[in-house]
Amino acid sequence: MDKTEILKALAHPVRVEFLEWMKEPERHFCDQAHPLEMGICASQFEKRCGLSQSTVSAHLSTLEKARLVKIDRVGQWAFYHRDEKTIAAFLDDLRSTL
Amino acid sequence: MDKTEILKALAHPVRVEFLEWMKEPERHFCDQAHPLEMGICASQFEKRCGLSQSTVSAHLSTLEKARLVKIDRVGQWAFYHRDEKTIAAFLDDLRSTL
DNA sequence: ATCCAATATCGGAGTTTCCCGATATATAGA
DNA sequence: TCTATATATCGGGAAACTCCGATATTGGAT
Repeated sequence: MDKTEILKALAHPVRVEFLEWMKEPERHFCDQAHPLEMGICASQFEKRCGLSQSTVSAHLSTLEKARLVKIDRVGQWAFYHRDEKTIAAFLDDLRSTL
Repeated sequence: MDKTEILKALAHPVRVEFLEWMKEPERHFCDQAHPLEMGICASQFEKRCGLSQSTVSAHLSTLEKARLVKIDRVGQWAFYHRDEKTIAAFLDDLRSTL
């Protein structure tokens, strides 16, 4: 759990927004073809944030490197979901050290 | 309380370190000439982080713009201390939204 | 094999951040 | 007034970040 890397990952509002969207998938991604239990497809974020496909892919990659999300690759899709363990550990650490 | 601005301010380890140091002044700034209750002099950070005076001043300014610290100017000195209200509000917000 | 769809990666332009030394400002003291 | 100290601000170079379109890769379908 690299606190600095996580804080840098959170230093862009789009990435924070992605994490918040993933907290309530049924609310933000109700039109996804695949079941939400599998995670959220990369293209779903693209549709909602107005950024290009490559930019969205880079943001998701940043979140993954910080271990804030996990990826399940199924076929040609990448399903993203929050890594609640890292997020909780980070929040606990921040609360106690900051 | 601008969450994005705060997260950007926290996205540099030196600034996080400054905040953590200020949490325990008697531990980290025991050699300060002025009473610690007044806050921490800018030069105290300079001594401990190995960065130049202007760089330290800029980091402290970033923390202040994000309202994570407050400044008391007395004579030629600037005494910094944590703004616990903003910090607590930020942590609460982060815990509930992230 | 070929085509299409989803995602990742590359290359580059523009912006922001980070750091420094130099200079400005403001106060204190002789 | 002159000097020393503390901090802020300026200017610029280097590095990192952000974004895009183009291209590569991967897997599914025909």
